[in-house]
Amino acid sequence: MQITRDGIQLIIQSQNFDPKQTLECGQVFRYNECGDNDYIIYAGANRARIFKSEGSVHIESDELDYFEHYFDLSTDYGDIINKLQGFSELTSSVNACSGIRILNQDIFETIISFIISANNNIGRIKGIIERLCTKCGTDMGGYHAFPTREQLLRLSVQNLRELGAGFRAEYIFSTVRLMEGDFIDRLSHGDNITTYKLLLSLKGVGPKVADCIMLFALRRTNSYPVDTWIFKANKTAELDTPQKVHDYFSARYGDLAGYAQQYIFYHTRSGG
DNA sequence: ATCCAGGCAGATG
DNA sequence: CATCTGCATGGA
Repeated sequence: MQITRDGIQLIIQSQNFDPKQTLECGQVFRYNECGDNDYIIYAGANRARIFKSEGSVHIESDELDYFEHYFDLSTDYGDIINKLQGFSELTSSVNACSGIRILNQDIFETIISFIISANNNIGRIKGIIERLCTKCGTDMGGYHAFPTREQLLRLSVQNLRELGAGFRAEYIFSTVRLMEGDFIDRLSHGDNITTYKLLLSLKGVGPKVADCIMLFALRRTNSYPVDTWIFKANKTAELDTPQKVHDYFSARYGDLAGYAQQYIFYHTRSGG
C-alpha cells in the first residue's frame, strides 16, 4: 500500500480500501454519503471527507494524523485476507467485501453508540446519535463533536428519551456515571477477559455490545460479535444459540475473528 | 396490524 | 448455568 500526503489530503493506493464498504459495514454510525463512494465522516471531535477516485482513496481533513490511525492504514489487509481465504466458508464474503478495514474508534463514543444500537436498526441508530451530538456535543463550527462524558453527565433520562433513545435512555444515564475515575484506562490496559468483564458491568452492555466495543475501539481482533445477522448466517443444528456461535467461531478464526465477522456481516446484510 | 431492527436486564427454572 | 419476557421507537 502506498500513501502520499498532499497538503490537506492523504492519497492511498490499495487493493483493500473501499470507503463505502468500510463505513457501511456497521462498525460506525456517524457518516453521510455525499456522492458516489464519497462520504463525510465524523469521529470524536474530528471530521474528514473520504472518497474514491480513479482507483485511489482520498482523505481530506485538518487532522490527517488522526485519520491515518482511524482508518488503520498501517495494517496489511492483503495478508489478513490471504490467511482468511484458508477458510473455505469465507471465500465469497471476503471476495465481495475486500475493501473493508476495521476502524480505530474512540472508546467512549463506541460504548455509547453501541448501547444505542441494541435491538435497533441502523437508520434509527444514526438519527439518535446525530441528535445526541447536536444536543450536547461541542460546536466545532459546521458540525458537532461527539459529546464527552462530562457533557453527557448533564443530560437527564428525560433528555435522552426526547432524543429517541427509548428504553436505552436509562442505560446511557447509568453507564456514563459508572465510567468514573480510571475506568477507561483499566479497559484499555486489561487483558481480554478482564476488559470483557469490566464492559459487562456497564448498563446496556451485554455480550454482543461488549464484543463490538472490544473490536471497534480496543482492537481486540479475537472478538466475534454475534448479532441477529451473524446468527442467521452461522446458525446450524449444533450451533443453535448466539453464545455457541460466538465461542465456536472466535476459536476457529483466532485473532482474525473480528475481521472475518465484518466480512460476513457486510456480505450477508448486502444480500449475500 | 404484526414483525423486525447489530440485545439487554431482571426474573425464573 | 441456561432460558424466558418486557422493553421504546419507527419503518416495512
